[in-house]
Amino acid sequence: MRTRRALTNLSRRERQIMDVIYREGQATATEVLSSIPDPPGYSAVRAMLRVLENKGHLRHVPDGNRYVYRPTPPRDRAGKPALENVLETFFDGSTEKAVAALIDISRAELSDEELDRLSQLIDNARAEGR
Amino acid sequence: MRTRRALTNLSRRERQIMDVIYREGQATATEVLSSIPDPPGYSAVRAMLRVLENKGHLRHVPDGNRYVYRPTPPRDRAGKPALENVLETFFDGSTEKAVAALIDISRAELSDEELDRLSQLIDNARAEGR
DNA sequence: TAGCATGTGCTAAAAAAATAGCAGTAAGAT
DNA sequence: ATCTTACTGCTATTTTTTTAGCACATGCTA
Repeated sequence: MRTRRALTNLSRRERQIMDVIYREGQATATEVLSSIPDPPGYSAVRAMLRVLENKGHLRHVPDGNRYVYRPTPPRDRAGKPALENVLETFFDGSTEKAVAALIDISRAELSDEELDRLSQLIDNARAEGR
Repeated sequence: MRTRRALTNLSRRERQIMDVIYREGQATATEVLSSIPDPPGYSAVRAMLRVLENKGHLRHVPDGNRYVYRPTPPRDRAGKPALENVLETFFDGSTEKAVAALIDISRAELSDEELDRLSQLIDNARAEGR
């Protein structure tokens, strides 16, 4: 059956909802509602959660009397393709450009420790590369 | 009067089209058509290009007898928010996690020179940080 | 000139997405 | 027991998206 390019195939609201759920890890209908910019009604959100579940993007677990939704493809599996897409679309597929932008985005908050760890990552890649 | 969260507010097709145009830098209707997965008809594409232009996301320039479309917010201005969104949504806002994923994605293609430049980027950030 | 290929603008229609609102269930408070 | 609150399931309707197709323009070729 389905599941083509999961990410690129979602409608606007569906994408917004998936984003919220990935961001939070999990969420109830009410939580989703309150995290959506320019939000629709409550039942609209519920309806779409159901749709997303039917399409296989979400699953829910009852928690007390409400449902808690989680993404079906776990965060790390979904994150890489998303990142890859941005990389290709906006950065020519250049890791260097993308890393530069990342550093630029978070420059202010980067501690020395974090910078050290970043250097470490690169050194590791170098080591493995040969 | 408009332009709220440009990126998050596009419909599915609109987003696909914007992606293509950012990826290529510019494109004609025909080019867009041929780069869209699971593509619609030609006139559908043209119609949407017109819509996107009305919304202010694109502009066109005549080239011979056809139109070449370019994004209104230039690539670098659009790329950062897109990256930021992925960062928040899938990587907890952690630069480190995101960089790790980036390296992982392109590990195979990373030359020694590129790795050097990456190290350089980080050293620069360190230098500026103090 | 006539015919064809390749464009565009526009409008009407089909299809998909988004939403509202009713009906029902469960639990706690009165 | 009844009321209230906080949910869910579902269907019908509205709105937006997506699409096809006609009409017109331009340039090239026979």
